Amino acid sequence: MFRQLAQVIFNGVRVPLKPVNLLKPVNPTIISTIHGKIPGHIPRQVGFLRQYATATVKKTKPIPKKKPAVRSTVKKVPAKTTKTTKGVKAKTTAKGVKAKTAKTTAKGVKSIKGVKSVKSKPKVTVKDVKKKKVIKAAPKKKIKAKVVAKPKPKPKPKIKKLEVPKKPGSPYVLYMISHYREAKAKNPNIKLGEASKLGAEKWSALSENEKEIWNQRYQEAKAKYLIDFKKWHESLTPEQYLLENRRRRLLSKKKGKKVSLLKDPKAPKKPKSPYLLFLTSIMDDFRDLKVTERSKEAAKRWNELKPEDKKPYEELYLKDQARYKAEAEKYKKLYA
DNA sequence: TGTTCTTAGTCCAAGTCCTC
DNA sequence: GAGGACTTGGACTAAGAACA
Repeated sequence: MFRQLAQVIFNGVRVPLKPVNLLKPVNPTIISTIHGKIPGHIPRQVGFLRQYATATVKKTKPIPKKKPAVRSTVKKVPAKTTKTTKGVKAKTTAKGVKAKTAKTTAKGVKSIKGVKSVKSKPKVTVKDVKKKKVIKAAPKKKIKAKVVAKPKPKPKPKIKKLEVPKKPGSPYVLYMISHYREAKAKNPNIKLGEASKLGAEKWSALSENEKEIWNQRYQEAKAKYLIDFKKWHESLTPEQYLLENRRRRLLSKKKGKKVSLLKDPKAPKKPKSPYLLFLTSIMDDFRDLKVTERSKEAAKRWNELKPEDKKPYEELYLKDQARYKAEAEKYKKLYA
């Protein structure tokens, strides 16, 4: 980012920009909270991502561990391929539970069948045969159910994180980067914390005109970022938005914290509901009220409306909905 | 993890519709 | 069915950079 910024500056490209009041008063509570909370937020995020990554890996490991009940048969079956052992396991356990003699052969299905045929030879009465059938049939069913319940190897598609263009740092951040490099050139042993303190002192000592230079640099970097960001959005397909948002939702769940979704600027704007249309129309009446009070009052008014009074908003909504459907169709066709 | 300040994003509060 | 989008603006908070 700094290189990009440096390029913009050294190429002498200047964009006419609005002056910004840098001496705007800042809420002291914000400063106090920021001072205490900013350090380490980036590492924390990185740390989380690491945890997330390891968590996904861990999930794949326990699957083979969930087979303790068939240990003996597994050991006996040549463990060259897992697929074949699984198949054999199912059959050996199904028939091998009762016929413990099958253990001696330990070759799998064929050997167990042989055991079965040997057992059938000494049959004398029909009753005995029936009893045996009944006894044999019961465990078969149970084991079959177990086999069905066994975890199937689920493909775990890993959603790649989209590389989002990085936002430029604030004028202060740009100044600090420059200051840090200068300080490092003068004193290679200087620590970041020390350089930051010195930089902050120097920053506060800067005149308004000097700060304005940094502000202009920021505006230039920001302008470039906005162009890059727009190009980046234009290069994305709806599927990429879908995948990225899936990944972000997953991240939200893991993190237990809301992660904003990626919005497609090319996608058609969703229709406003009748209530939202009403809310927009009456907002001017509540300019003096607080946001929360305004919402409550608007909801109260909406609920007090008669069905015939709600009709105009509902009609507007239907029109907007038709617009949305038409635009959505066009949008889909564009990427079909 | 340490330091700094600014900017941009999120939250609140309501009800309804839409998407996943 | 859960949760996001939509509206509003003030209050609050996270992210942005440097790197050992």
